[in-house]
Amino acid sequence: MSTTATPARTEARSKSEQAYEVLKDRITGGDLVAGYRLVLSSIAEELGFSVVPVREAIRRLEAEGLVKFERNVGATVAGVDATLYLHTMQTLSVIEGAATALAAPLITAVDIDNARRLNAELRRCLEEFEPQRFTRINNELHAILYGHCPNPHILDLVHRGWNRLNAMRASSFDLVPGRARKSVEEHDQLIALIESRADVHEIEMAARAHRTATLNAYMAQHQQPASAI
Amino acid sequence: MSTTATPARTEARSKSEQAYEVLKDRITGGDLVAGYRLVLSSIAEELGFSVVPVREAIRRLEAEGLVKFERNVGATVAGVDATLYLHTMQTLSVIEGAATALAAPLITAVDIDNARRLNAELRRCLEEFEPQRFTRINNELHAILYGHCPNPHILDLVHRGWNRLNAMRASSFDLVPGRARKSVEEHDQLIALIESRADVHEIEMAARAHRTATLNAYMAQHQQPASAI
DNA sequence: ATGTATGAAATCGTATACGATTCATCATGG
DNA sequence: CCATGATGAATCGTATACGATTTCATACAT
Repeated sequence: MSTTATPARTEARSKSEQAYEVLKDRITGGDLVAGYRLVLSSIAEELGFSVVPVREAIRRLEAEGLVKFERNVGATVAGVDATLYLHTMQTLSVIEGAATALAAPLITAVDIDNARRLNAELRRCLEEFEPQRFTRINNELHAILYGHCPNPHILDLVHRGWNRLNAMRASSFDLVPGRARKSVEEHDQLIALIESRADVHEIEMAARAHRTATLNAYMAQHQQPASAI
Repeated sequence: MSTTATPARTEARSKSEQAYEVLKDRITGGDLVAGYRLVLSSIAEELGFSVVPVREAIRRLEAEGLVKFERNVGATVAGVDATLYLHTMQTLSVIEGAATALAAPLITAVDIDNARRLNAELRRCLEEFEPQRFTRINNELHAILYGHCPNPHILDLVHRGWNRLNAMRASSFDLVPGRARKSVEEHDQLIALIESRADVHEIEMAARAHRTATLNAYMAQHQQPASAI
């Protein structure tokens, strides 16, 4: 109710947050190409806000690395070169590995079930070639695996990492040929590992390797050396 | 030149940044106790700025977790309970471990020398009981060890972690009795490991364990179970 | 023709002003 | 005596206005 109606009523979310959401969606949605220049006044006018909340929104996006901000010059959508992609993936491999390991002992049978179901969905997406859907389901699957991580900081970092990654995927870092199928197999192994209450360290390394493998596949395709960790 | 003179000349740093620095220093310096209420108008008046840059500074501090911000209510210096300390240490153990491992292959003989020198300093601080100085030198030592990490994201996260940690130390999470001495010994081992170009994974685990050990010492003293990773 | 200086336009940075929200206080009725 | 509602102060949220800085185009000198 009253999602956009009754302007008199407070919108619950401040305009800063609204602006933040809108811009974030546009960037992660791929509507704004990398390097696109974000002009405060233009955005403010378009949204019907003043520049102040827009400014704050942009600073938040800067803190998350989605836009690059230069003093007295302006903000541009963060360009994603191969290096940035590498760094983001590498960071996420570490963080998500830790998160998954910390979450593993707290996972429930229901979670395992759901994870398996989603992985089956992924297989279907493969066969019917639905990359968009694949990405979405993939997100959900991993969210289940690391979701119980009891450390909110780490959880937050994982979310930020995924955000950035999604923003990049949109700008065409999408797929490496055979990777998706292999990825699904690794999911099976990872799930089995978690279900069997394996050593947390082993789980951490498996989760990390899962992401590193995607990274390596990408790097291999673009013929660059990948520093191992 | 003209660091504070010539008001016509631009101060190089914007007022937002200045406000950010001042507040951050006060919090990490322990001048502002946890729970202290940060009122925009008061701070603005004190610094001679308007509220707008102060507001932005506080939002930045919020993003780093140093202050808690509640809409239409205000900001307070983030309270540090044992749980928060645990989570921060745990996060940092993961991140700093990875950073140190990634930096290890790029370290130079000079770095190793400096690290050893600083560790000797730490020993001296121990004997003459200078906890303040110990903390500072300890920061420097670790900064050398992870400094060459080629992944700027990870490096950034390490810095944020140290910041938060310093802020907490100030509010008396300082010392666990025998821990400092053991810590110095672990530094020796870690440095030796890095010097010998050991396996990066081994280095990562050593660096992580080094921090986890401090955490465990703290938890043991405060009789709480520490979930292992 | 090219490099440099000058000016104007675009954009950000901050101050001030006012509206909106929250919270505490106090009066009033049960 | 306690619960409840109204009133006011304190504070945040945002709009508007203006100054500061950067950038780009243009004209001039070499």
